[in-house]
Order: sequence, then C-alpha cells, then structure tokens
Amino acid sequence: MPETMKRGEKAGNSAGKKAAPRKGDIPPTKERILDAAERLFVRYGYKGVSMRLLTRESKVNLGAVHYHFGGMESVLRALFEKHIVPLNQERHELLDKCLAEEADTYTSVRNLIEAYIRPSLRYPASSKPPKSLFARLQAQLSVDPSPEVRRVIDRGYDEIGTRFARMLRAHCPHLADHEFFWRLNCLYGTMFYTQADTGRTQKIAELMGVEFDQTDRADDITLIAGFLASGFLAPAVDTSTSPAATAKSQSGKSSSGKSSSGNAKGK
Amino acid sequence: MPETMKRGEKAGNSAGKKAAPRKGDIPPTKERILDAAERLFVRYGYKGVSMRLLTRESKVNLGAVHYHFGGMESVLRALFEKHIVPLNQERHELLDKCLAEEADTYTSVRNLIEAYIRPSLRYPASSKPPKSLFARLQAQLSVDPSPEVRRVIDRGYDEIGTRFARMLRAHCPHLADHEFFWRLNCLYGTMFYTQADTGRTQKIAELMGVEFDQTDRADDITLIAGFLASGFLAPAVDTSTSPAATAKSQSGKSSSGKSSSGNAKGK
DNA sequence: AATTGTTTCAAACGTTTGTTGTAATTTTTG
DNA sequence: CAAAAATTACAACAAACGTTTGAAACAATT
Repeated sequence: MPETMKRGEKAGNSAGKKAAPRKGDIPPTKERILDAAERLFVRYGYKGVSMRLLTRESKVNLGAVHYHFGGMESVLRALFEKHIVPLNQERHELLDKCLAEEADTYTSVRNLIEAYIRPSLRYPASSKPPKSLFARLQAQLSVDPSPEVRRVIDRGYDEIGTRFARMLRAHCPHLADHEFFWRLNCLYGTMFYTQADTGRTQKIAELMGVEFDQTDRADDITLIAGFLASGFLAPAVDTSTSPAATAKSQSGKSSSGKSSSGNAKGK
Repeated sequence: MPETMKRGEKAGNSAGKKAAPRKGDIPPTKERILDAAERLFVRYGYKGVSMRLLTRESKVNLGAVHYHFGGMESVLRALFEKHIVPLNQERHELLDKCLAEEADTYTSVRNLIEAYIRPSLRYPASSKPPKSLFARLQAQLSVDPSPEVRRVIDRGYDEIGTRFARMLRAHCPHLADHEFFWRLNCLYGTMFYTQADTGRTQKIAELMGVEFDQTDRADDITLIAGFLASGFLAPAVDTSTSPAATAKSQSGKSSSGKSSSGNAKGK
C-alpha cells in the first residue's frame, strides 16, 4: 500500500503561487482544522477522532479536510511537524549553549539533559489554559504501535535524538554501550511519561495523603534533569563487561575491547 | 452514559455454577476472544480494533462478544485484570522479600525498585515468540486519555502503587515530598516506556553505529533498577525546601541561594 | 468585466460499524 | 431420554464512517 496522495497533493504547498488569503481577518480555515485536531487527538486519541467529528468541531465542511490535506494521517503529520520543528530548533540552540559553557561533570550532564527535555516539558498539559496539548499528544504517539505513527516519530526525532545521545555519551565513559543505551531508554521514558501528564503520580500522592502539584514546571524540570543526571553518572552496574568495552553483556566474540574511546564511534 | 451491562451481565460469572466446557478439549471460546483481543490491541491499539475484526480473528461469531462480555470495554477490562492480578501478586511477594532482608541503602532501594518493575519487564514484547504482549498493551493504556481506560488503570494500580511508594518513601528521607514524587514519576515513565518496547532507543543506537540488544531482559532489569536507585538516592536538587519539610517549592524567595549544595548548582 | 484558480458548501455514494432479535445447536440437568 | 439452560449461528438493522462529486462563492489577475 504505497501512500496515495490523491488530490491532497495539490494542497501540499509544493509550488503554490501564493498562500490562500481569507476575506476578513478572523478565521483561517486550514489552521482551524489543525487546532481542532490537536484538541481532539489529545482528548480521544488519534484513532478515536473521525473526520466527521473533526469537521464538526472545527466548523468546516466535511470535504475541506480532504481538500487541504488528503486524509487523517496527513492531518496528523502536519500537526506533528508544525510543533516539532520549532521544538527541535530550540533543543539545538540549548545544546549549542551546553557546548559553550564549562562546568563540573554533574552540572554539564544535567544541563545537557535539561536542554533536551525542557522544550517538551515547559508547559504542562494539565495547566489551567492548556498551553501545550501537543506535548501530551506526543507522549501518546510515542508508544503507538502503528507504522504510520512510528514513521512520524522517527522522522521527527532521529536527528535531534542522535545528536543529543552523542553529546551525552561523551560524558559517560564509565558505561559500556549496552548500559548507556539502557539508561538512555530510561530518559526517554521519563520525558514522554512526564509529557503525557496522566496524573497517576498525583493520584498516588493523594492516596498517601500528600499534596503534589505538578502544574508549575518552570523549576521542576531541573529536578527531573537532576534525577536523570545522577542516574547517568552513577557507576556501572553491569560488571560483566569492562567499562571501556563496547560489547554487550552477553559473552561472545569481543575478546579485546576494540576501541577504548570514551564516546561512540561512527560507523 | 452510565455503563450499561445489558445482557453481558449474565456472563459476568457472578455466581456461575460451572464454567462452560467444550465438546472436544481444544478451543475454549471465551478465552479465544481474549487471546485475539490481546494480539489485536497491541497491534492496532485499543481504539483501533473493531468487534468485527476481533470476531474474525478469534474465529467466533459476531454476537459472541456481546453475549460473553457486553461490549468492547468489558473485553478490555477482563483482559487487563486477567493479567494484572497475578502480576501484582508477584509484586507483593517480591516486596515482602524486601522487607525481610537487610542490606545497605543503595542495595535496598535497588531491590525495592527491582521488585516493582520486574514482573512487567521480565518478558520483552520484542522477543522472538512474544512472551508478554500484555506489557506493551499496558504501556499504551498508561498514556491513554479516555476515562474508561484511566479507570481500568487506576483500579489495577492504586493499591500496589501506593504500597510500593510508601516503602520507597521510607528510604528517601533526604527528599521533600515534592521532589520525591517527581522522581517517582520518572520511575513510572521508565517502567512504562520500557514495557512499550518501541524500539526507539535501538534505532538511535543503530544511527550511532552501535549494536544494542534489548531482547534479553533477565539481567538488564538490574541495570534499570540501578539507574533509578541512583536517581532516588541522589541528594536533593531542590534546596528551597528543607529535606524534612512537606511544603512544596512554590515559596517565592530564593534569597538563601539554591546553590548551597555541593554538586547541584543552578544555571 | 470577464477570466482564472482556489476555496467552501451541500448532497450523495458505498462500506463498515455496533447492536439486536431469532432460530439452531450444544451441554447440562432432572 | 426429555426438558431446560447455555451457547452459537445467521440475518438484519440503523447509525456513523471515509470518500467523491459538482456547483456555488470567493480573491486575484487579465
């Protein structure tokens, strides 16, 4: 099933002459769809939103979605890229800053992690006027198994994710590859789950009779980054591989460490 | 709006005389539905599975689902509880063991965390014969926003989650409530994301030219638990609240300087 | 003013969905 | 073995679904 673009192609702003202006200056139609999609995706899940519900909520005609996009999947992709591009740009800038300044190892790692997770975590979805519903949507998509969603995720995160991982790897020479990537996996989970903002932790806190306010993230991101930094800098648990070795824990061919370099080598 | 049980009620095995035996000894019908549901939910997501797809896959009649359950939501609930009950029982037993044995703080915390996360993480969904598809399903549900799913999650995790949080809290007197629960939130994220088994981390490793095998979890759980334990035992980042205080960090003044801690310094 | 290209609208198409009623079948009970 | 209960099979329904079409409404250019 190769993706058919059908007539959505012509709205793909490929070589369009000029953008579509509106009569008044109040409602641009195409973005009305994306705004409604963002709200509905977060509320009902990507698969839980039908085109009819979407057009009803965004107050556009049923055919408009097919005209401007071409299908539900394209709506998702457009919405995702609309947010992920500036988000990743901010990540890059923050990572650049980390390259500039010098500090002790812990602070460096913490700042590095903070640079990566802050853009997505800055505005919690549970705030009173939900500032970034997209963060929650992203968290849902991050565990979605369907290939179309995975492709969207991959395309949005491969580049920035690799750069971040490389920079972080340089600060973790005490870890074998296997353990480093497991810890990186933990970092991803922490970030996405925090974005998801499910309220589970808050529920647990309530059951324990403790008040726990998650709505103000400004300083809390530092706490999370600190937690993760301590985890990364902790001594290796895995003792079956020498710290400098690149092989995984399973016994095997790697009789001698092939590279003692602290950071990951390119292919 | 109120959940209607309709005729599914009579199959609710409330005070059933005896289970329904089958002619031969090969296929029990009711479980065939649950088995297929498990496979399909994981593959297409909960919302992505229609009754007709479910009945087609499980090779039962279309009406059978309504007869034995009463709707899709009840299928999900039945499937969830079928797995979560023995899983949580194992968690309880492992936590009991932690109460018995004595060790240094780090080892205690790591064992505690390991006891909580191991049951769900033991069998990765990406193994060759997928041992526990349920783990992946659980991860998807953990970020699902719909109220019906949240109710299922809450009911399955409130009790064990509270017990675990209490036990872990006792080992973290150096943390204020606010910071403790943030770190607990990180733990949840790590657990669920690892369960989700999205392959993202593996993808990043590939892009960096490193082989990363996630399929053998037997020892790797200890690595994850070690990571998390180090995070929990790390000194508090938030210095605006005294370690023993229960107030959250909201108080405005930072006059005393949040940089007092030796390793944690603000930007 | 006429023309052109883009956007919006209303209506309809054919499918698929969840659900239900009823008959056929099997299993258990008396 | 017959009656009763439980389960399965089949057909049908209204509602909702994605998609398509053609005409009307619009902005800008000629």
